[in-house]
Amino acid sequence: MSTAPDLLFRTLADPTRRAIFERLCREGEQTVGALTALSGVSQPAVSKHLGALKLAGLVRDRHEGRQTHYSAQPGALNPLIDWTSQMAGFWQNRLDALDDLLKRMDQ
Amino acid sequence: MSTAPDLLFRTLADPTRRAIFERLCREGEQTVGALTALSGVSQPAVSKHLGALKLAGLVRDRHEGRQTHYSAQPGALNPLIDWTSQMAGFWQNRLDALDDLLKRMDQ
DNA sequence: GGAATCCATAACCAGCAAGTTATGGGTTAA
DNA sequence: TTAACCCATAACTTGCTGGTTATGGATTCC
Repeated sequence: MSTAPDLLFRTLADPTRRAIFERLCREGEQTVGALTALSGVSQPAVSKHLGALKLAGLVRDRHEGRQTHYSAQPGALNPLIDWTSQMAGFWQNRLDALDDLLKRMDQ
Repeated sequence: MSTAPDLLFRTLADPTRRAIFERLCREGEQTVGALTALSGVSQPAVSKHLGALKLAGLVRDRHEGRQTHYSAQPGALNPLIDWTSQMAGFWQNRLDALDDLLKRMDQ
């Protein structure tokens, strides 16, 4: 089945990487330099994280001169939403089944 | 800030661990033995995963004689839902702001 | 009581992933 | 053209984590 959530979970599991993504969501497009400034890690580390985010489809990059602008791609979160609601759905189904059972026993 | 999503993402990032959780969501309560049977890894590995899931609040355990039954605790997914909709919200806000800007420019 | 079963923990191993420094390519500025 | 800047990649180190086997405690069955 869908291996999509796997990449998303793995990519978002790292705190510094998720922080970068959150920042892009909050504040919109940012250059690598700007992201590095507040990330607490070195510039190559940030570049690697951005590469991972891009691989997961979570960000887009746009080259402009010698700087690269990154922006969040929130549609990529959809598989996460799907997965979560699916889990919640299974839960609900079993609740419903239990409910049915109880009703039948009640008769 | 909420460190809740962090533990959730980290815990759900591992495929076998997430598979165990999915199975508990789908099929309800299961013993360690039953989970081990289809997990593809050893019983101690499953126990460790269940420990991690429990630590994250994703499962509950119930002891009955010599076996332990585990069940999903889907409410624990709420921080994940919150985080996701927050990200989507930021995105939407920036879209709205852009929309406003365009409208003002249009006048 | 003794054997078998279920599970958790301990101890250990190997691989990966996130960090670092070093470097280089491309771009702007002097 | 040279210098400075921005970013990406390479090479390397290290710590964590997911896996294993070994073991033991608790429980059930004979």
